[in-house]
Amino acid sequence: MAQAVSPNTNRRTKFTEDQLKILIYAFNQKPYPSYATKQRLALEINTEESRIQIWFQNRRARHRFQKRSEPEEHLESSQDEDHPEEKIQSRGDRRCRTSYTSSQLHTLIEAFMNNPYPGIDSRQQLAIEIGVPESRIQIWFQNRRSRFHVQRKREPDEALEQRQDQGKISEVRVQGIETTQNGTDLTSDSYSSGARTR
DNA sequence: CCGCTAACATAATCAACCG
DNA sequence: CGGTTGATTATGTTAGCGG
Repeated sequence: MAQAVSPNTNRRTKFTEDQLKILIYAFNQKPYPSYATKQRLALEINTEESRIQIWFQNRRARHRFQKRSEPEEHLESSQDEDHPEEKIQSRGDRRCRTSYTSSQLHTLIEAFMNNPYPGIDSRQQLAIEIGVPESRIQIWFQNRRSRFHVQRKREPDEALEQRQDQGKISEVRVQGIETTQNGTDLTSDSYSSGARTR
C-alpha cells in the first residue's frame, strides 16, 4: 500500500490557494482541457488527473448557472471553426481507450454483481487487483450501470403500450446512494466460489 | 445552522476497436 | 459498416467542512 502521493484516501480533497490559482487560470484559458492538459495540471499541482476532471466538471456547471443570470455575452452566431492563434487542440484529444483483458473483465463483472456501487476503497482494491487505474474502474462501473438500466427500460415491449407509467427513478437513485455509503462490507472479500457467471 | 463545493450519480453522445 | 463499449459531457444530488 505505498500510497506515496495520495493524501486523500477518504476525505474530500481540499485544494490549496496555489492549486486553485493554477486551476482557475487554466479554466479561464480553456474550460475544456485536453487530456494532456489535465495530466500536466495533475502533475503540476500534485493531485490525480481524475480530481482535475471532476473539478472542471463542477466548475463548468457552476459557470453555466451563472450565465443564465447574466446573459450579456453571446457570440453564438459565429461558428468558430478554427481559431487562428488559440489552437483548440482539445478536440479529439482524449485519453486512450482502455482495453480490458477477459480476465480483467471477469473480475470486474464479478465485483459488479456483488456490488454495483463500490466505494472508493473497494474500487482502489479492485484497481490494484487487476492493474488498472482506479478512475478507469469508476468509469467502467458508471457505464455498466447506465447500460444495465437502459436495457431494463427497453425491455417492456410485450405489455403493448400502456401509457401512464412513469416515475420510478428515485427508487433506483436512493438505493444506489445507500449502497455506496454503507456497502463496504460484502465487497471487501466476497466469496470466490459458486458464482459461476456462465 | 448554512453556504460552498468535492464527489458521485445518470443519460446522452462521441469515438475507438473489431467482427 | 455496425455493434460494443470506453471516454466525455451536461445536469442533478449528496455529503464534508469552514464560517
